[in-house]
Amino acid sequence: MSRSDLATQTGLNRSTIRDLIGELADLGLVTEDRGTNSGRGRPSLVARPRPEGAVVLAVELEVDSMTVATIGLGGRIFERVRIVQAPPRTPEDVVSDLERLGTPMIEALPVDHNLAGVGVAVAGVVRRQDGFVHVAPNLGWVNVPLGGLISEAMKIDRVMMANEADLGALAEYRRGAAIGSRHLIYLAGEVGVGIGVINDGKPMLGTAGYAGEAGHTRINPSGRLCRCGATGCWETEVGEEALARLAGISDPEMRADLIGEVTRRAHRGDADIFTALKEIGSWLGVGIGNLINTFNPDLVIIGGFFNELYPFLQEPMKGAANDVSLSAPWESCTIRPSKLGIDAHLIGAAELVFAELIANPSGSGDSTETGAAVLAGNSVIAVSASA
Amino acid sequence: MSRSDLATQTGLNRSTIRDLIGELADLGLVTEDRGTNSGRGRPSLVARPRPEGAVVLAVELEVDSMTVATIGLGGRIFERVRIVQAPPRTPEDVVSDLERLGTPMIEALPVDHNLAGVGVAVAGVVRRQDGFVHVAPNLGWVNVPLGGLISEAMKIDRVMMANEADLGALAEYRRGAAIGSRHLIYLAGEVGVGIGVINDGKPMLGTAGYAGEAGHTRINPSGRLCRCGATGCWETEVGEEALARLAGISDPEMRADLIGEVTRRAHRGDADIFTALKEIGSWLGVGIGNLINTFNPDLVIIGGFFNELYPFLQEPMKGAANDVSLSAPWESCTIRPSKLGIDAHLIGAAELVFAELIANPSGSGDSTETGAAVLAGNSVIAVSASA
DNA sequence: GATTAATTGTTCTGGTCTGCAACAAAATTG
DNA sequence: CAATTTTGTTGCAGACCAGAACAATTAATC
Repeated sequence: MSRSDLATQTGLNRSTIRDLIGELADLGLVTEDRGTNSGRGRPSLVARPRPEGAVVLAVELEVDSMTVATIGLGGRIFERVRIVQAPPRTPEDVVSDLERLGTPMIEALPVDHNLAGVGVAVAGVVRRQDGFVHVAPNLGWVNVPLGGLISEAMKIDRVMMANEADLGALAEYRRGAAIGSRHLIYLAGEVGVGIGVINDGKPMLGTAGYAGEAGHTRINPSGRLCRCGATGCWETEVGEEALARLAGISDPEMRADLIGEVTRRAHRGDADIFTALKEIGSWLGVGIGNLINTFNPDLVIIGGFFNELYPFLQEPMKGAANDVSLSAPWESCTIRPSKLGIDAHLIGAAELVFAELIANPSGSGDSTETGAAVLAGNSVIAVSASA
Repeated sequence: MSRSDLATQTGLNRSTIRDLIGELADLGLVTEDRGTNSGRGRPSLVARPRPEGAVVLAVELEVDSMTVATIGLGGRIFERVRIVQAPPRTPEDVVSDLERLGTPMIEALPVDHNLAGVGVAVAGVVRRQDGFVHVAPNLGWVNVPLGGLISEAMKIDRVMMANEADLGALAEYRRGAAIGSRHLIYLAGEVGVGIGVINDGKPMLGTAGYAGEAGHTRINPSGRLCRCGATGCWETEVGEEALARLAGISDPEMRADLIGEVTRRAHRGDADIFTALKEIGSWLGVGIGNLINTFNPDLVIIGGFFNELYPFLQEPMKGAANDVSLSAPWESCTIRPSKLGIDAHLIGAAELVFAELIANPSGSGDSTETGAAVLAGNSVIAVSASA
């Protein structure tokens, strides 16, 4: 939460801040009230994001499930629904499911809400602005204009999309465990493993958006064959399949709830599970140590199923990461579990749309509005929302 | 070389460009002449950097040698001298050597020159602005205020310093094989191995400047003990020591000119050398493939001694990199040898000072001058100099 | 309780940066 | 030589933002 003066610590002048906040207030994106104030002097106004001011229909697409939520500015989740569907699913399946789930959720929003758009998190390589899916290996999709399909079906103009790891990083950076950090790595682990990197406060996407495919760095030349065709990839050592194999869980029913089953066994004190988790954690740490050496982040956020198993993975992971990384980068880095947990990717998808909205608040390209972009760039919105 | 209109392709207006170029011309940093012009219409003025307008005393500090050069704006090398000194060398040794070599070089410059400062390339972790050396493992230095010592001894205010790999990246980006690229990795290999990364046109330094220590990523868990204390680091597989070991070169004299000796043997067709180089190249490729997956660069520049041996390393390196990297990032990436070769780090050291100079052309913090900063940010200087 | 000090919102002014449009200059084309 | 094309030059206007002065509102002090 930020009184307008603390907002001045963006380096901008009080008078400038006033204009910008006023502009955003006119658009219904923020509200100002007198906060509970202590200390002398005229009490400052506190600007808070108005969740109804901008709502995003956020979608997370996973191999065998889809999660849909309505998320308001500031990270407020109005409603969330998850459905499980057996793969393979076509783009048409996804669009019709989204229409079926999303429409009533939008109708259930407060009457004075303002729908900002749709944000989608996908494990794959996508074009952000319009949601063109280049490759989504887990879904078996190639070159699918999913954004266009959604936009057409739901009659919503702004449909944006990004890689789930990048969105996890964005979400934790704006609303989660990484607020205040400027150089962070978010580790997303489900079936595959990927990272989202924020470098100097900005997402690192690479030349074509493929950056962060760290799951396929070769970490163990004498390792197993990866589904990517290479040998010894990080994700073959630490991904869900490695966990299932090491834990000896092959029964399809148990496999369907792998993390739950592993957690239960671990809580029972199953020795084999601890061995398996130690192995996973240790390889996890090697990869993280490599990343710490390479990126020198101040923060590594552990997301995905690694987050759910964090208490069991923590020790071997940190041990191995410490072994691998040089002392200087290691000492300037903290490893911390995700704060947003399973909502991270959804919240990131919403933030993606919010960022676009705030960069261009009133329709298209009024240069009058660039002040608000500055404001967003300096993350006053995020700051003011962090309370 | 850029006529002012082509400079407009920085997105700025002709009138704006005019002002900025004029400002830089007043400062003596650029000259304008009518270039040889074809095509109809009024002939455009061509802005070229004026080398004498800003000269940097560039220094490269290596384990057993020091190179000093005077480099003018635009990358012109006026003079270059390299001396070989047996380690260990103290900061005082370095400063007195620099004074001895640098002073006559500065005196030999054109009378109308303008000395912009000193730029130093070091294998280690340093603070850029003032050249404080946190750690320089190869020199055995810890917490040495080298910048201050140089500044004091030579009576030069602006002394800047950076990691040699970061400077190699900067140099190739501005004046070498990476002009036009926005996401590149420069691989520096001597005794140690490090990378310099430019992400979206800006250097990636990490939270404390340690980013790029890729030489100490664990790439082979069953590998050898590294001098960093860990096992299986990339640089134990591909660094100079690995080369000497694999090539069976232990004789101290031959070892002193390792690269020359290896090159001679390779040209003789020595089969053992080819085996060694294939091994090095292959491990080199694994590491590069990992980096391509992680960063999705559009360019990887091979520098250091890998550049000198590039013809022999190229094939196994590219083969392994292709094996390791996913098809999408691999296909959007080119691997190319350094263009600046042994001058890369020196030119980078000069560019470091130029960048500071252009960001703040006339002394300290006249906001009137921020236009020139924009110009530099858009690398018009670099563009205009690329001819 | 009145005064003083401190802090912040508000308003106005002015400066800087930069794009736009109109015009002038200098080349090529026919 | 006229028409066309391209580019340099100039003046103007608008956006952005800082600074100063003032008003508002609270806490501290006597």
